[in-house]
Amino acid sequence: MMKREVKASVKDERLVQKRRDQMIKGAVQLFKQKGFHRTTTREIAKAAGFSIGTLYEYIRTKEDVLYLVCDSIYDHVSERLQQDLERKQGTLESLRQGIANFFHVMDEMQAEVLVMYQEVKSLSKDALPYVLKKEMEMVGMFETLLQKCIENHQLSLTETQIQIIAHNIFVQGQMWGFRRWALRKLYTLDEYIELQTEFLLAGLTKFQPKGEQNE
Amino acid sequence: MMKREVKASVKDERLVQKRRDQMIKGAVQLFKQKGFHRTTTREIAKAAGFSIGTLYEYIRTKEDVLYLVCDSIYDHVSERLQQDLERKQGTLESLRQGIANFFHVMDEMQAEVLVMYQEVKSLSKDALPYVLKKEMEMVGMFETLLQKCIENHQLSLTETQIQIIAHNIFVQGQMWGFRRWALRKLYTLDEYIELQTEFLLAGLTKFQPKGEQNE
Amino acid sequence: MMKREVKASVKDERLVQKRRDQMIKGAVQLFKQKGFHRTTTREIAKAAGFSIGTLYEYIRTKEDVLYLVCDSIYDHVSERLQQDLERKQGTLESLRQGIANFFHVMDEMQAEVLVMYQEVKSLSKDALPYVLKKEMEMVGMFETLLQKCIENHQLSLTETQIQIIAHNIFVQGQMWGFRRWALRKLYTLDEYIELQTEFLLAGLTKFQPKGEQNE
Amino acid sequence: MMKREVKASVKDERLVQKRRDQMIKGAVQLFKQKGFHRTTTREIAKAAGFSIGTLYEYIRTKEDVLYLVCDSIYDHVSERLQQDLERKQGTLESLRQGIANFFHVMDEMQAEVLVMYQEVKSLSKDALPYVLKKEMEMVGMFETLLQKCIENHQLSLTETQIQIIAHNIFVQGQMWGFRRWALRKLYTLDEYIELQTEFLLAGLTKFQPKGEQNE
DNA sequence: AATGAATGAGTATTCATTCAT
DNA sequence: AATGAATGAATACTCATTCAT
Repeated sequence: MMKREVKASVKDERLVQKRRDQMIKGAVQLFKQKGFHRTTTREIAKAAGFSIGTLYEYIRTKEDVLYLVCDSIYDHVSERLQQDLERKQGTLESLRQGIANFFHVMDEMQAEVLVMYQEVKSLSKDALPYVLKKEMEMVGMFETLLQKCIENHQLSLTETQIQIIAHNIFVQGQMWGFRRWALRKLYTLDEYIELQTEFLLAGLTKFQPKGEQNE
Repeated sequence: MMKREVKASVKDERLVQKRRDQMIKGAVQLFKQKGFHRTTTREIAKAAGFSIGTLYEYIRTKEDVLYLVCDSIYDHVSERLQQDLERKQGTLESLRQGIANFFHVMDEMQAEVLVMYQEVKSLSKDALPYVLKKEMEMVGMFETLLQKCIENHQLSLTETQIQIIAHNIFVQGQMWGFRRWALRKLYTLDEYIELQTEFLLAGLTKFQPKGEQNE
Repeated sequence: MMKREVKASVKDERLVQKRRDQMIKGAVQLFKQKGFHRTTTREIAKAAGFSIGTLYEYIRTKEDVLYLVCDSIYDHVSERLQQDLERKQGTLESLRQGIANFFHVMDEMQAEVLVMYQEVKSLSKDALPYVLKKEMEMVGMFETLLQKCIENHQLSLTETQIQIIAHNIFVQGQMWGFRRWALRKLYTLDEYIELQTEFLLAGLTKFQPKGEQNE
Repeated sequence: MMKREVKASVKDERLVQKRRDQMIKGAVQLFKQKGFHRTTTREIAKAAGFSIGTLYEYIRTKEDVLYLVCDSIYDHVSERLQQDLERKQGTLESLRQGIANFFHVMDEMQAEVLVMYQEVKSLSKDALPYVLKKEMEMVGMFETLLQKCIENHQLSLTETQIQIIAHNIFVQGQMWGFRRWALRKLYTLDEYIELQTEFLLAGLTKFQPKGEQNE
């Protein structure tokens, strides 16, 4: 997908990438602790390992940092999920794996994802669409996963059902990230994955019009 | 539940309540539009219909306003849900009704709920627990609803299953509020409720160890 | 003339006037020494005797201070000149007096006038017209003075001649303010006034179409 | 006149001159539009066609650019005026020509002259005298022109009168540049020249102690 | 000689909070 | 109880200047 351009004064593309990586890394840590608004640009520069002047050689406004952070988080998550899509597919087992994988990513990147969800609103009307589009793409990955199962006659679902289930998987993954504080008292991550997957598949197969559900 | 005390200089309790209601009403509108951080205390005072000096007669810090707003939103939602709990219960039909009702509330209060979720992090370590507790209470309502069904032999679930399902219902409700921008393109609210409930009940009844699922 | 409004947060008009007077007084001193651009808003606030926060209760931007300063200078000069217009008129003697008076004002307010001329360019497109209009008004005063002499048959000039002479008087007055560094080495203020007036009247009377010039 | 030295790191004198010419050309354009303070060194470098690093090989500080610009403007104007001095002289006609010529130069270089007058104050105490000296030289040219007329018995003036008239010519020329916004509404440049010259000569000849004025 | 990345002091402006009236 | 003027710490962003390559 075409990215929103964040203008840098520095020309050397490789350097821009390097400095921005430093910047994002530092910013995520800070945003986790204090949120976007309570983090100052000087803190970001310092955490990134360079001066405030240098920071502004690579961005135009503080909001650019937020956009860069959001963009990078999505890229990380997407990349991880993409791998699942490329493996053996169309089996309920691969669906289970995909879900489990996603939940694990959400657990690992909990802080980042939390940051993103609480700060996207601070993105300008300009940057927001790019971020939302990315999110749709991720939901799309689960739709594809389900589609493959249908093509492989493991499931039988309408288009509408596919969409809502993909959404649900996505949201339940985020839920672990968001509400870990509550859920952890009840389950470990693996128990949570087990339960959610089981419940999901229970519903899924129950959805099916006719008899031959597997298992 | 015992509320966290927000200190006021003014003694007249009735007046305090009245002024705070004005304050919350104004603040919610502003937070919806610009978020907590971009809203100034002067704007809040103005929207509430009094001066900045007066505002500070009823709160200690800006964050108090946020707490008051969050608290008030929960109260509204809770109140609405409470009504369902008091009606005829223990039937799957009443569960359906409870879910539908919750989703409708989430739709109506979408902006408020969104505000709350994006700003809770800004609450001090002091206020946060009170808000999270409220949230647990709301999940608890769905647990109760499910419990009633079990007692009434309409469902058969383990404690663990009850908890996760209550969480799921709660999160799916919020999901409509949060992700309405995406979901609306696919479904109306009623279609969404219908789909989610059907899917939920499908899974729910499939969960049941043995035969006699109703319907 | 209708003034350009400079918005203040403070309502009490009397207080606004008082604070702005303090502000202008301080700012003029600073602008004299270091110019508009090299003067910081904090310095202006300090020189005015209040805090930076208070400064911004009475203006919107730094440029507002410059506008206020320019406006105030014109008001001072205009007021002084206005007095001449109201005295006995229509004689060459009153014209001489008016010129002398203006040159004296320019000498006294040399610093202020210098400030104004070197900084007007920094005024936004918004404020500039108001300042230029004031200047035209001042030139207009000399036109009136000349007109009176004509009506009184002391002079005989075309409209075009009136205009250019009024301009010349005005500019020669400013010239003393601007170029005092050079002129002072040659003449005292009174000598300068004497010379310029004599030369002016020499030309003026020479302009006259017919014979009987005075002297 | 000995120029104030502006230190360059580069040794090749020819190159220094070339680069500085580029620099001045670019800077004048920028100063016209935005003034000295609002123009950045990067913009100057870019307008000159080289990098910020290179800029600083040819100057020490930003103020050096301003000095160079002022110096160059004076050189241009002086050069143009010098030509008049070398032609047939001592006649009132040549004086008229000299004035007209100067006014035309002021019209053509209006922007540059305006820049200079509004920014000289920004020159350090170090550079200012050099610029003021140049100005005195230009006034001196008119004194010479008048002197020639006296030697040629076309005029009869005291030293003091010569000085003030030279000043007046100079200032009236600048006046056209400075106040063109107002004067243009009343006269074309040629009308203005005609009027001012006529008026000047009227006064001039009136100054004369006794009879034999020409024309 | 030329480049342009790095620096950080400097600046206008905002805004939560206080307090005298 | 209500007001709103005063405060000043805090903060995003700029830009002249340096220096390693």
